Amino acid sequence: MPELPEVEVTRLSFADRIAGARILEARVGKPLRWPLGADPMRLVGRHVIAVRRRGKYLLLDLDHGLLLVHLGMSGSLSFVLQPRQVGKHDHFDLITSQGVLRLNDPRRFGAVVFAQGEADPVAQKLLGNLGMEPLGAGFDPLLFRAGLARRRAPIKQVLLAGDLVVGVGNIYASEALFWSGIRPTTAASKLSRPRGERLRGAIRDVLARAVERGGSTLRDFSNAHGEEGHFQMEAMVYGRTGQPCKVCGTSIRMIRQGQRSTFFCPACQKP
DNA sequence: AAAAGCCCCTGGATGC
DNA sequence: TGCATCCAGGGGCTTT
Repeated sequence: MPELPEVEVTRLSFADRIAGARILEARVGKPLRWPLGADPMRLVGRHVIAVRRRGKYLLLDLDHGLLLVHLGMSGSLSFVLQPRQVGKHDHFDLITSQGVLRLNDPRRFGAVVFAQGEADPVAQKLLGNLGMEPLGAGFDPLLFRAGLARRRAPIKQVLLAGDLVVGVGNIYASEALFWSGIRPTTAASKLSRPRGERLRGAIRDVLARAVERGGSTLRDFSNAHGEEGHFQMEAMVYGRTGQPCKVCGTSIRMIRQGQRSTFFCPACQKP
């Protein structure tokens, strides 16, 4: 579910309220993608200093150590003073002096992992190969161009791989390619310099806009207050198979790339 | 090195 | 409270 905008919206929705909280208890439910990697008892008494984001990971900085949280395909976090009964898909609770952070994740592709710090091999394994952050100053044109040049795979799949630029998932890859007029099947290495730059700009614009709109809620995403996102209403191609392109009226097409659906306008997006 | 497939898991929608 | 099939926001691992 969650791509960069949904993760960032989640972060913004509880970071200030959990900052400074003392951990009273950690509860682990059914197995997630990876084990916590520490006895939950060891977290008790530590404080949550801040919540950062790297790609689609949330990083909860503790005084001594950090928790890496990934939402997988179906995960969402809530942060409330008085949580409900533990539900069928509530698989992690961080009970703090300022509220309970709860991970609900039906498919359990998500994870909460403890690491000593970002340099800890446990963290490096997850974060070490991540590409550039698309929002902010680090999204370098030259590095982006160089990264495209060395990949012969279809541009859509290069974006999804996350080792060149992070945070672009299945929705926003299709959307960014629409806005830059690029066919998703085009080999990354074949993109001209101006088209690459247009794509870089479109990635930034689409992701930033999606954050403003609270992310996309397709089925079960909501931020830590339980509020849904609205960007899906603005999708130009994602999920619009057979519907007319909002720009030219041509029927939107869906294809499969690497076991994922890709949507594009055959008229607006050139090979 | 890079690319392509497979797989983890649950649930909702659709078709018969 | 029918049953089979397909699909879903991710990404690590294995094989070419």
